Amino acid sequence: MSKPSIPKGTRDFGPKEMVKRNYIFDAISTVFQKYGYRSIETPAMEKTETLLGKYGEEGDRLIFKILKRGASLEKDLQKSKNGKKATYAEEALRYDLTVPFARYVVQNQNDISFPFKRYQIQPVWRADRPQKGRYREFYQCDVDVIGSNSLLNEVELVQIMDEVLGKLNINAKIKLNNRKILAGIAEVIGESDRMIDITVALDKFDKVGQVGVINELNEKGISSKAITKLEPIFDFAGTNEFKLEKLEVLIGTTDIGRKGIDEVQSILKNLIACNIKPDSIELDITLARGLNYYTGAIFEVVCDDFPSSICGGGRYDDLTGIFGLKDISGVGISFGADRIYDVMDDQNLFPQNIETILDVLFVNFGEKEALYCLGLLAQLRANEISSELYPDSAKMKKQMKYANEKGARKVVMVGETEIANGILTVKDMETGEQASLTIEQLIHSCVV
RNA sequence: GUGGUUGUAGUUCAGCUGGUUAGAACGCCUGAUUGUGGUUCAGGAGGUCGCCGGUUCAAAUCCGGUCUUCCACCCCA
Repeated sequence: MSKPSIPKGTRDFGPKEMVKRNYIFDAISTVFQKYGYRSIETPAMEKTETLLGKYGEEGDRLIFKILKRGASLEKDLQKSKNGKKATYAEEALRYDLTVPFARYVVQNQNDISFPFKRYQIQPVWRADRPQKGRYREFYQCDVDVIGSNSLLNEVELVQIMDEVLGKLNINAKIKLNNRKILAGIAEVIGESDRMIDITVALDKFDKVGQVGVINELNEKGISSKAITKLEPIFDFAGTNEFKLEKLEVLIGTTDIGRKGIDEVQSILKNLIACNIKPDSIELDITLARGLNYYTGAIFEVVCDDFPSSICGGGRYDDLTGIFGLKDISGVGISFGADRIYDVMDDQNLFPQNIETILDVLFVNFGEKEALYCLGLLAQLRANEISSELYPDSAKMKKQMKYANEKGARKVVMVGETEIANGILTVKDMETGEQASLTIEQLIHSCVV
C-alpha cells in the first residue's frame, strides 16, 4: 500500500477540524483587535542569518534550513566527496513570529509610529520530534507592542490572556515571572554569568523536584556553595504577596533583583484595577523560558492535564538592537493555536453549535427544474440564507442523504407540479414534516 | 539530537508459539422504497498485512534496515 502521505509532524485539517480551528482563530483575533492591535503578515521564509542565534543553541538546531537548489547544489555536492554534506541556501523557515516581527520593525522603522501594536497569526516550523502537543508545523497567534517601556503593556497582555481563556472557556493558570528576578537570584548566589543554566534547571522544578534541580545544577558545574544558597527558593509556596516578601529578603539588595520585584509588584497592582481576579495569575519564580531574548517580565499559560504551555511570552529589551535599531523595547505573547485546539478537544470545550450548517438544499429533478431553482436560490442568498442546489439530477435518495449529512435544515423540492402552482415543497429535516410554501414564506421561516 | 513504541479493509481494531481462500465492527455501494434522509432488513464491493531486504519448504507472524505513529528526554506554542 503506497498511499500518498504528508511529512512527519504535519496535519491535514478537514472541514470538521477547520470549523473548530476557525472558532479559535476568530476568538483570538477578535480580542486582539478589541485591544487595538493591528494585523500583519511576514513571509514563511526568512534569511537564515535573521533567525540564527536568536533562540539559543537548542533553537538553532530546530530551525528548518532550506537546501541550495540546482547548479549550486550540484557544485557543493561534488565538492564534498561522500555527497552527504549538504549546503544550505540563504533562506530558512521561520521558527517563531517574534524575531521576524523585530526584523520587520527595524526594516520599516520609518513608516511605523511607536508604540506599535500588532498581531500576527501564521504558521511556524520547527524541526522537532513530534509528540503530544508538539508539531513541526503549527500556528502561533502573536500579540506584541513595541516601542514602549510602560508596564501597562504587560498588564494589557495579561488582560488579553485572561479574556481569551475566558472566551474559549479554558481553565488555565497564567504564570508570571521576571528575568530580572532570576538575574537577582543568580547574583545573590554568586553565579551571575550562569543565569541561563540556573534558570533552565529551575524551570524543571515542577517536574523533577528539588533533588532533580540540584542534580542538574551539579552536572552543569554550579558550585555546591551556590546551590546551598539557592535552597530558600525551593519552598516558595504561598500567595503572590508572600512570595514577593520572601524575594524582598532574598534579592532585594541587588539592583537587578530590586527592579524585578518592583516590576512584578506594579503589574500585579495594576491588574487589580482591571478586574482580573488575583488568583488567576501566579507569580512563579521557577518559570524561566528558554528563549534567550527575554529581559523582563515572562509569561506562560498552562492547563491541567496538558503537558506543555498553550501560551508564552515576555519582554525583550533589545531584539531590534540585533538588527540595528537600539533602545526599542517590546513585549508580547504567543498563543499556540494547535495546543489550544488539543486542550479544547480533550476537554470537550467546543460549543455544540459551531458546525457551519446549511439552511436550504434544493433537490435537483432535472435541467428544467434546476434552472427554475437558480432564481429561487439567488433570492435566498440575497437574504443571507445559506443554500445550495444539488448539482446533478441524482436519485432522490442520494440527494436526501447528502442533505442529511451536510446538516441541511430544510430540503426544498420543486418539480413539475410545484412549478405549475408556483409553490415549494419544503421538508423540515429535523421534524420530517413537509409543507407547501411560497418563496417568501420560505425566506421568512429561515430568517426567524 | 537520545531512548522507547506503533504500522493489517475508508476508519477503529482482531489475527495464539510462522502452515491452504487474512477476519469483525462501523463506514461505503445496491435493493426493499422508480419524488423523500436520519431507523430497520437483505445483499455487495474494498487489503500484494507501511516499504525494502533476509531466514524458511512456507512469513501479516521471525530477523535487519528504512519511513511513519505515539510517548519520554532535550527544548518549546
